Amino acid sequence: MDTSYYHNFVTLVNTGNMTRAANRLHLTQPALSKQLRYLEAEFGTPLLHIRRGQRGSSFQLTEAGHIFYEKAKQLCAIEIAAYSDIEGLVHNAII
Amino acid sequence: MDTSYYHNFVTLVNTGNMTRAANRLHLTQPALSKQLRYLEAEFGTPLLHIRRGQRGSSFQLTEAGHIFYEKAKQLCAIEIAAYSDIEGLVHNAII
DNA sequence: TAACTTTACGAAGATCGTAACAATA
DNA sequence: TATTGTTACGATCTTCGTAAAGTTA
Repeated sequence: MDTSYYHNFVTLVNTGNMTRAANRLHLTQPALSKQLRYLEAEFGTPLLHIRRGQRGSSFQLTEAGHIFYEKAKQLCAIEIAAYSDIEGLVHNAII
Repeated sequence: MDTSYYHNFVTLVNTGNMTRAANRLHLTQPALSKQLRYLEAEFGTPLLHIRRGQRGSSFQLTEAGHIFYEKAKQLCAIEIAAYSDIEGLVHNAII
């Protein structure tokens, strides 16, 4: 599992719309949609209930989706901390 | 970055030897070696100092390596929790 | 029917394993 | 020189984007 999938899911939930999320992530909708379907297959359960219509679309997090969303945020935070902590170390060493 | 890279780095450090770690992970040494080099390139600094010789090899974690090791363990723990929490949810729903 | 998601499929890129090479106590 | 790690390179697999089809208020 690529960590970008966690990050992209968080962005998707925060954005509330797959098309706009894909634009923000510099991805196409099909790519992001496939990532979501991959996650749901990997975890064995739906994460979102998506409703489409003429006036736009919306979705609700399933119970599993809520859990995954929280875990994904934690995982992304740790990865970001890894980068920044190590970068801070390297930077200080140079000075 | 695939989360398996974090997991494999943790196993590498815990094993203390690239060949044995690769065997445990059902990977070849070259594949694991490339993963380490990828991580070092990605984070911009060496993570291990490896010493080779006739009687085997050993390595020391660099300072950045120590930080990465701790973060990698945390990240893996969160991913494992995501799987188990969601699986527990699905399992309970079935009952 | 408008707005959006999903599926199909070909192409580009990533990553593995095998084999050969390099390094060091 | 024995025991590792590293490079080179071809093959396989993955995942993206484009285009077409499907879905629903």
